[in-house]
Amino acid sequence: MARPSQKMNPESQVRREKILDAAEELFSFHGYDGVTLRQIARLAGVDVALTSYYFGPKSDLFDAVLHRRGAILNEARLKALRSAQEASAPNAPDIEKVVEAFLRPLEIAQESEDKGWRNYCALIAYINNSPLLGREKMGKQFNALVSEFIQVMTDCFPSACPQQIFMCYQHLSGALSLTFADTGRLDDLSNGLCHSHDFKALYDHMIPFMAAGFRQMCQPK
Amino acid sequence: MARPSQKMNPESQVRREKILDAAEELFSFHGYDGVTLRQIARLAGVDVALTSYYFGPKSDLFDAVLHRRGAILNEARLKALRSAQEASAPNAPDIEKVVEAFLRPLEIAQESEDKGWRNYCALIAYINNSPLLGREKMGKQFNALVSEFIQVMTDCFPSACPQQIFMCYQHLSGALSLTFADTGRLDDLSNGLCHSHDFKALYDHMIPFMAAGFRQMCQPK
DNA sequence: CGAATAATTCAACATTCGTTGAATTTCATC
DNA sequence: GATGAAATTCAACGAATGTTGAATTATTCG
Repeated sequence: MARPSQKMNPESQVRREKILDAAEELFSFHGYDGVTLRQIARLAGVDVALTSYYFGPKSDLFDAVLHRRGAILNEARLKALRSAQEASAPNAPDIEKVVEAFLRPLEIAQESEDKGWRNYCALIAYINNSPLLGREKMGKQFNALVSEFIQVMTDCFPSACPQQIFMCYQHLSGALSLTFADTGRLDDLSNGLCHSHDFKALYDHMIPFMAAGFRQMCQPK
Repeated sequence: MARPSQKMNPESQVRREKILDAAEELFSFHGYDGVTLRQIARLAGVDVALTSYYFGPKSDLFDAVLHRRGAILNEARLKALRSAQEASAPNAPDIEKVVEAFLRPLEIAQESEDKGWRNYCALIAYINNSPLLGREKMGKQFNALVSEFIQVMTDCFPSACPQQIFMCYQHLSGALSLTFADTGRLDDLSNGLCHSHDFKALYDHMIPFMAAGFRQMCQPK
């Protein structure tokens, strides 16, 4: 019933990660309620009881999945933001550079060889669009980072009214989520011309697309 | 076990709709697996067995929820598209008008007094971002309509390469989904300055925002 | 009214769920 | 090699799941 987190048998540490990987994959496809602890344990190759032993109740396992990569991403994205700021100091950076700092670390994650990143991102898409989970889980994990970005975006458009910035960000966040989800729907609609797993193409497209939207709504005419 | 659809007792017809309303509301909040038939029956005020009697298995009830309002929306949006085309004939309409025809019927639905429309839209957001359901369910319900829109968008930018149009549409679809979801997260990020249930403000913002994105990516410089 | 059909209720089914306490094995340290 | 703690397995719990067949009530129609 204990829940060790440090000083673990290295083989146990591996098992812990396998449980997180399995949970991440299954949750991202079927949502929280669509997955059973027994499915997770089977995919991870461990006994069911081990999931409770390491992570406690199912809800805590879910949160552990979110936190594992969320912390890493927040650090990378904040670093990218600071770099963009420094590159243009003392002026505010171009909005393209800010959007790029916001998005590019995510592209890198999704293009990574570790397929877990793609599952994690799909899970974020599911949560961000959930009326039940979106507000709380996204807030806890990303509010600090997002507020930093919105502050810099505000610096880019000193005369814009704040509501414009917030709504622009909302649209950016929504488009990003659908890229995260990677449902294959883009493949169908385009008859195979585009692919929802071609992350590089989608991010390359999203950055100038979103920057133009920001300018349209926040730039004095 | 029969599943009547016409020639029903009018009171039974009411009960049928109540089941659909309850299912719509609960599915939109908790997803497909997060809802039990017993919860739906309780909220609808009917016996559990009635859900199976009218709709068959749970998965068919889910599909019935999707189809009920989907058919209505498709008709309204196609009509709006044709109006935009006629208003500018023989030229292609402005991209703003096309985006507006795509979105405005949804705003009307979400602002409707029938709260069921908001639940339905939130359900669509959930499905659109689901790696499991997005491709099939969204395709079956909306592919015909979306293809019409993309055709007209292509007419707006005769020299654009098709991939640009498809990716622009994908971003529009993603942003729209997050507006559908109405999670309240926008309220938090903006410290109460904006509200995710202020649909009019969000659609008014989204239309020029997206139009600018389309122009940026599809318009010859 | 009476017979046939539709609508609804009731009870139960086999499964599966998350969780836990006890039993067992593994491992590090003396 | 014995001792104690950590790690893992096993078995089982009560509760809840979707679905169905039989029983009951309501409605329609001759």
